[in-house]
Amino acid sequence: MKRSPTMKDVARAAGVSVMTVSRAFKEDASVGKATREKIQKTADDLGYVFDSTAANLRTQRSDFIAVTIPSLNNANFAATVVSLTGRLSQEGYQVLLGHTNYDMEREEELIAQFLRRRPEAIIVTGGRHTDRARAMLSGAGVPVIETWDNPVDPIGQVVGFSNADTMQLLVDHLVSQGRRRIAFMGGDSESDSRGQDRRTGFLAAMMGHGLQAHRLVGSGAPQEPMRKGATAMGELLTQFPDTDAVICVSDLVGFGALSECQRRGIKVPDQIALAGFGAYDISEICVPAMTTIDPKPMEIGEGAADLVLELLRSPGAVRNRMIVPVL
Amino acid sequence: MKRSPTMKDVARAAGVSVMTVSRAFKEDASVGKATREKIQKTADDLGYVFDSTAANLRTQRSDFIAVTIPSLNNANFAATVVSLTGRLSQEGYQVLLGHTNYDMEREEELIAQFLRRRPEAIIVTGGRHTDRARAMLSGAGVPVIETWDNPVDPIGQVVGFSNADTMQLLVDHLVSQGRRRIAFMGGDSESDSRGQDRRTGFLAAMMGHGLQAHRLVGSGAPQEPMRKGATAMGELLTQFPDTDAVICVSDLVGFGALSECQRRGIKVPDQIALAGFGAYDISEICVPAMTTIDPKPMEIGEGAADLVLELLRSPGAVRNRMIVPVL
DNA sequence: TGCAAGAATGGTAACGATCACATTCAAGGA
DNA sequence: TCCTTGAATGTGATCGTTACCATTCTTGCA
Repeated sequence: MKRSPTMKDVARAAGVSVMTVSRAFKEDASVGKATREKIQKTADDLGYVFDSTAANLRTQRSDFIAVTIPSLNNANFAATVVSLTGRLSQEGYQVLLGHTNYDMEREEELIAQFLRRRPEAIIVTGGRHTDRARAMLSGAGVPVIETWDNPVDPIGQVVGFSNADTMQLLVDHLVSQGRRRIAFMGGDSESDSRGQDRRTGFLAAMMGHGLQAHRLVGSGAPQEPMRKGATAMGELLTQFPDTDAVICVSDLVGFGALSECQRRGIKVPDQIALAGFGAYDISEICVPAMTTIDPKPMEIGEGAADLVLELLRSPGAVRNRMIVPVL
Repeated sequence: MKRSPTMKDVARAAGVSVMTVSRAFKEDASVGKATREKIQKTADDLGYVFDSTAANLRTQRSDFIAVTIPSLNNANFAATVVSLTGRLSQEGYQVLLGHTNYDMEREEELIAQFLRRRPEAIIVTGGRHTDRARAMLSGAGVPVIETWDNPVDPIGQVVGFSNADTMQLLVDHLVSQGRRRIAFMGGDSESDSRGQDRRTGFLAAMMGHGLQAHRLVGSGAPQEPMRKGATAMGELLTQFPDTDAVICVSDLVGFGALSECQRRGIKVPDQIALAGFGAYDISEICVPAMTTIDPKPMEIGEGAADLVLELLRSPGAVRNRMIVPVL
């Protein structure tokens, strides 16, 4: 396999200097029209492909924005990444995406790897990080944005919301519908801090209403939420048969719970009301539709992208962006 | 903001040459134990972060593997990427992921951008590409792998399966259960060639059984499949009320259809049987569970990763890998 | 004791682009 | 006519790392 052609080769073939070739590839550079056209043609003929690596080294700009999310297999994180990528790629940035599998150690590794690529900003899913990860992010010398959460001690900027607070909306809603014996499903997984926050928020909201909040069942790690929701619903029915409403850590867990009710002939919402979190498509389509909270994942993505772009333009700017999830 | 330290700074601070610092960061290089430790410590103190960009330029290896998928918001493509990434990151490669939104033009752009980063291999979702995209891939000088499909005219290697053939399994299954008036939902979207292939496969399979295959309803573009499945089910019931089974282009469309049946009080599977494609979690959890085809997305990812690694070791090897989806 | 062999380290050039600073040349105004 | 001005192009240095080759220092064995 022969070496791929460089600007030097193009320059020689086109009878100009390397610098002129370089300029011919920049939109706004001053190059004669005829010269530029000849260079374009020569480049095409030779099969020349611009080498970003070299350009990045020289210009000290990578055009990379590093992004980490807990899981690729999650429609909401995916939606955030999609809107984020849309905005940033329009501005000429390349998103470097990694997923942590809800593992802080893995996140740390990923961040270390990403930093070696000299990204111009880093967007992580907020919440908790290892000490070393925090240190790396703080010391990176580029904008750091935490999303999907409202961290107690933010590293840089935040585009997110309080997962705990959203539960107030759901509890209020259920209480207004006459439900009192409300259970919470999920939020027990060490690795999903946002789920834990929702559970905490549930407890606080129940307390605010003067209601007992002892009806708690775990649904385990965030993988296979539907299956785990179904299992958890079985446990819930055994442990707390008098439950009249269940708030689930996510719609997917909630759908699993719904399916279990259907299998057992339990009428939803007559006997038990179900609510979820995330406004996944399924919560709207399933029968009956499920009450849920919309965390507006696209807005998180757009907000984070806008914030990055702003920070890259004027590094001083400090502007957090809180998303207000809706019922 | 001050310039971040380089090997030169570390070398000066540690009282050694740059070359020794470079070696200290390579596992297998010959550096004295004490020297290496001192360098590590100095680097940590200075907050030195290795710069891959420079290393990549010098070594002419990027450690990037470019991957494009149609959509991030799809559990199956995501699963492929997850298993792919797992394997490749173990071997020290970085996955450069991009999504095309089922748009060939966007795919072409993405490929062009990726090639500028000098990836060591490219993994795309198979099927159709623009002419320019094909040309870029062929001329890239690195392994090219098409996945999730069985292209008529492959560019490089293939790790996939025939979407059309899988429909034979479903039709056989439904026919063996006594269904004859079988409809197909979806596969009408220009942008989803795999869906089109399934529809084609359905037609062929029906013909093989001597059955009429005129019961076809579209479900539109692959976005919001559940909602579209629900709508399409409504149309199907109006146009072909005697239908006794529906094969849906995906489980998600299928679930939308199921939900519409539930809303209308149609008994599934007594009145109408539903089948999908993709073995999404929902097909197992929903009530009743849905017959589906498992395209084994993780195996596609692993297969593609293994193939890449093999091709990078011995560029001559030609070994396609067909996945056999199961009912 | 002497010397070969290997381990440890250093110096220099290069990877492929761009920046900063010439240089050339044509056009227009005094 | 001469000089200013700006567009078009070229030259050399440089970004941060590693390949290649040279050199120094140990160490072991004849």
